[in-house]
Amino acid sequence: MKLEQAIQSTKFKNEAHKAGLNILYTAWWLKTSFSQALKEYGLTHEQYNVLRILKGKHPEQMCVRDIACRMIEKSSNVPRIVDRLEIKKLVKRSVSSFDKRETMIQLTAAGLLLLEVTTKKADELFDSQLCVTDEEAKLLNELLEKLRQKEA
Amino acid sequence: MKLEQAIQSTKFKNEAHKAGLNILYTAWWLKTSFSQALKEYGLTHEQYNVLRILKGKHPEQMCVRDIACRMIEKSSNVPRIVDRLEIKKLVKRSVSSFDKRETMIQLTAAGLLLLEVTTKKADELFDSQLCVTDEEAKLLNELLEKLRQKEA
DNA sequence: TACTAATACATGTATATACATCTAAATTAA
DNA sequence: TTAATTTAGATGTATATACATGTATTAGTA
Repeated sequence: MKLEQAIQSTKFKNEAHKAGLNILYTAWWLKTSFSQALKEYGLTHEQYNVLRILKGKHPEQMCVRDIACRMIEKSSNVPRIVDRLEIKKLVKRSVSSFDKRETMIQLTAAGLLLLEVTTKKADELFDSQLCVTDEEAKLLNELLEKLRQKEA
Repeated sequence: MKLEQAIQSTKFKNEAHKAGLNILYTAWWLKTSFSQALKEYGLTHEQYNVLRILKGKHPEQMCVRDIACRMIEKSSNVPRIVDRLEIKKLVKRSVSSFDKRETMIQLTAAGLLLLEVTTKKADELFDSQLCVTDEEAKLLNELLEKLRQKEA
């Protein structure tokens, strides 16, 4: 669907402005389809993201700060997301022995299992929903990184 | 900044998968800089979006449903955003005379004035932050719309 | 006309975002 | 070694997201 239809708007200040809105709209669409797919497993996409990050170090633990700096949305409140995962017994918390200020998080067996199932679903979704060739995706990545070049 | 640095992750399933994450990250970055710029005016980017939509019809009124279908994030709870704008006297509500179920929303003079100031700021931000040429932006728009072609 | 269904939007709930504040622990400086 | 600063993360608040439910009004049907 064209952006014009999606947000019922036809005039944009310029192409770059339109691209900004197009990125925001595409991100919303992606997040929505993704959340939809995770719903039957009782996970939100942020919870899934945290589980994925933990998997990267599994069976080692990670502290909250290390998880936070790997999140897509940097302003995510990781302690609170971990609260919800802990209630569902998908992760466990423990105090770091190196630095008692740090809380170490680790996937449980249940968390690892759920992650494997949902990762399969998530990957299938991405493969089937994102209609771009490998070259197009590469180009898209380059354009997005160029667009962000003034990033603080 | 490369996506790899931004989310401290180097291996992606494929280029399309990476593009998905890149879009999500870029959208977060955009939203954040945008919200930052609006902050000194006490507006959130959703509130700004509603004001902009209302401007499109001003001085006519719009019903909640018409605003909702123009929102970038379709799951936005428009009545609640309008609540906050109404408290700040930036819009006013009235019951439609055609259909008493409909709530009509209209910009106030204060809302229109604030919108003019913030629009200038927002446009400057987009122009200065989005580092793409007109051709690149056009290409980006085409790629995003191709990527979304399986949209429901 | 009365009954049913659909529509518009308000409202409730759980989670998340964005950001400020608080507490404990570690680091640095006096 | 104490005092001041920084850091980690828990917690509080306002707003938003995502979705379910409630209420009034309109439209459609028997």
